[in-house]
Amino acid sequence: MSSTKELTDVIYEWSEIFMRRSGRDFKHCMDQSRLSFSQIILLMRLYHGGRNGVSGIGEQLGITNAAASQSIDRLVNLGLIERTEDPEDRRAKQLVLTRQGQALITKSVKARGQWIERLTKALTLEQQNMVIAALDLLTKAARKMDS
Amino acid sequence: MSSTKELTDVIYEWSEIFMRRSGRDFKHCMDQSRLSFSQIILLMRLYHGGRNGVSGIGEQLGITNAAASQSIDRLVNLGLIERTEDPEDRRAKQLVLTRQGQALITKSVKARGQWIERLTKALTLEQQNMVIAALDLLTKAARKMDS
DNA sequence: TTGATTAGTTAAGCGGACTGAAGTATATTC
DNA sequence: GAATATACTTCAGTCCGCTTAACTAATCAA
Repeated sequence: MSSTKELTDVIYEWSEIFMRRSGRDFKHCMDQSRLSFSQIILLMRLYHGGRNGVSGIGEQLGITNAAASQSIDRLVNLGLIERTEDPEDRRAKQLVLTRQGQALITKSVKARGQWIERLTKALTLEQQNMVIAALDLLTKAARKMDS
Repeated sequence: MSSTKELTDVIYEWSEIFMRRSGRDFKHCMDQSRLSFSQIILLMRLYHGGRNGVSGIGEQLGITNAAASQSIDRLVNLGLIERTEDPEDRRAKQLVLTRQGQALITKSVKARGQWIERLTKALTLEQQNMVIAALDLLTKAARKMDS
């Protein structure tokens, strides 16, 4: 089986569909929460527990400290982030999502999940099991690759 | 097999990983192209051949005609969109991606594809075939659902 | 303890993305 | 053919996100 060719094609088509869907999902999330793209990205970084200082965030997002500080300030005022002084180093701030901030991200993850779930449920049981197995494999591969 | 429970869990985890990846991809695309999120969304709409007039775009994006017109204007000046008069109705404009505009979108789709491809290539051949089959099923299901 | 470094904030200013309102040109309707 | 509707553009004004530069406060190193 010329598996390589097929693999590339199938993945390309899936990517195209998923890319489009991602765009819609993000847009929807932005409209609902009245947040900008970069604010959502910022929340997602915190959600996944990256470096949690102001400059750490800025660095990850490719913006200056000043920009990060201002953006964070808005999110704090919206009650989505908690900003406390780091007891170990009183210059630094510790940034954590509030319950509300976490809810916002999980909600959009769930919304996307529901879309895939709807797709999957349209399949036969056998096919469903294959999809589950495949996504599980991909998830594990992605985790391994990121770490 | 309590397939429903597993399905939801597996999909949720996959969504989380993919959501995060999507964010990064979009960010990367924005940084590279120096475009905003909404400009990329606009290009993607055209790429997938939705309604291609100014007000159609605005409606799909949930913004006013004025905003759509201005945004399109910038993209035309950047050489990413071609805006011509509709011969059928001279009030209307026909909007089409230029070669450069298309390239921009396909490039980001490909970038995402390469990520999945890398994930997949880390699997055994048997597993790869399963992933191909599963993504193919999902792609078809998504196409059916959208239409 | 003084000087340099690091973490973060604040201020001024720029451009992008949006809105509502007004304007132009074409189509439709009666 | 006059009134109305439609497709789009332009304008004035607002907010957001970014930048650089100047600042405060805490830490580190000699």
